[in-house]
Amino acid sequence: MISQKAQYAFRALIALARSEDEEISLISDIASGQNIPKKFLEQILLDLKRHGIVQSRRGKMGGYLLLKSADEITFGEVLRIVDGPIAPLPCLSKMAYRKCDGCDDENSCEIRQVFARVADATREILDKTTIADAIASPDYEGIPLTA
Amino acid sequence: MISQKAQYAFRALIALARSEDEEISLISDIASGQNIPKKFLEQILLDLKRHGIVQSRRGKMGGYLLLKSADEITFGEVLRIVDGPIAPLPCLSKMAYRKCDGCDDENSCEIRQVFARVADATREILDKTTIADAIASPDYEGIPLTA
DNA sequence: TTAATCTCTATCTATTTGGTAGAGATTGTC
DNA sequence: GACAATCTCTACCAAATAGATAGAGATTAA
Repeated sequence: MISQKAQYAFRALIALARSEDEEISLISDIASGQNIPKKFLEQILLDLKRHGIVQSRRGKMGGYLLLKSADEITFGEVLRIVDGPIAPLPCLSKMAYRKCDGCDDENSCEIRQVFARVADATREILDKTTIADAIASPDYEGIPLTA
Repeated sequence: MISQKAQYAFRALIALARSEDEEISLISDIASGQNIPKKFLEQILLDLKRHGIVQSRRGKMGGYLLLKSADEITFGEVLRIVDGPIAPLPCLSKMAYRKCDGCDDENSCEIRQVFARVADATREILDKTTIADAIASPDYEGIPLTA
C-alpha cells in the first residue's frame, strides 16, 4: 500500500496541474478542495519543493505552482520522495540498496528473483506515467477493477 | 517493501519444498538453517498451517511438511496471508476492498487508474509464480538487477 | 504596518513491525 | 506411566512508522 501521505501528494499535484494556466494555488485551497489536513499538506508541498517538483511564492499573494511541467513529473519520482524506495526488497532498491538481513548470495536468492520481476514491472509503469498522463486518461469504462 | 515476516515465510516454504521427499522438518532446523528467530517462525508456520499451506505433526518426531505441493503455492497467496492485501490502494484490493478516504468517485480517480495498472502487473507475477517455479529458476546471470 | 502566506521544527498518538516469554497439548519411546 | 521432544496458543513488549497537530518565524503585497 502507498501511504496516505503519498495519496495526498498525488492529489495536490494533480490539482496544481489542473490550475496551471490560471492562478497560483494556496495551500489552504488545495487542502480544502482535496480534503487534506492543511498542516500536513504544508509539509508535503515543502518536501516536493525541496525536491524540485513544485515552486512557491511567500507572503501575501503567495502560493504554489508546479516547477516542472506536468508531463515531466512521474508517479515514480513523487512516490520515492514521499514514501521512499519503491522496490519490494531492500536488495532491489535503486535509490537505497541494502543487503537483505541474513542473505549471503543475492544471485541465488529465489525470493529476490521473483520480486525483481515485480520491481521491474512496477517501475516500468510508475517511472513512465506522468501527472499529465493521469489527467489526460479517460474515465475507466471496462470491467470493474475491483472484481 | 514486503515485511521481514513475509521474507521468513518464503524462506521457510522454500526450505520445506527442498526437503520434501526427505524427512519432516523441525521448526528449529528451519529456523537455524534460514537464520530466522525460532519463536517468530513458529507463529508464521502456524499461520500458514491455518491457511492450508503447510501441515504439521506434534509430539516427538513431529515437525512440518508442505500440505499443498510446491507448484500449487503461489507467492501472491502467501504474501496475502502474511502481509495482507497486495494492492497499492485500498480501493484496488480484491481481498479487502475499502473506499479510499475522501474519494467520492473511483471511476474518475486518476491515482486509482495509474495504480490499477501496477496492481494488475504485480498480481500477474505473484499469482502465477509458485514456490516450485522459484526453486526451479536458474541463478541470474545477466545485467545486475540493482544497476 | 499589517495581514496573508509560506517555512521550519518540535511534538504527539495510534498502529504496525518484529520480536520474546511461557504455559499447554500431543506424541513416541523406554 | 514417565519423560522428553515437539508443535500450539495467548499474552506481552520495544522500536519504528504513519498521520497528523502546534506554534513561532520569515517574507511579501498593499
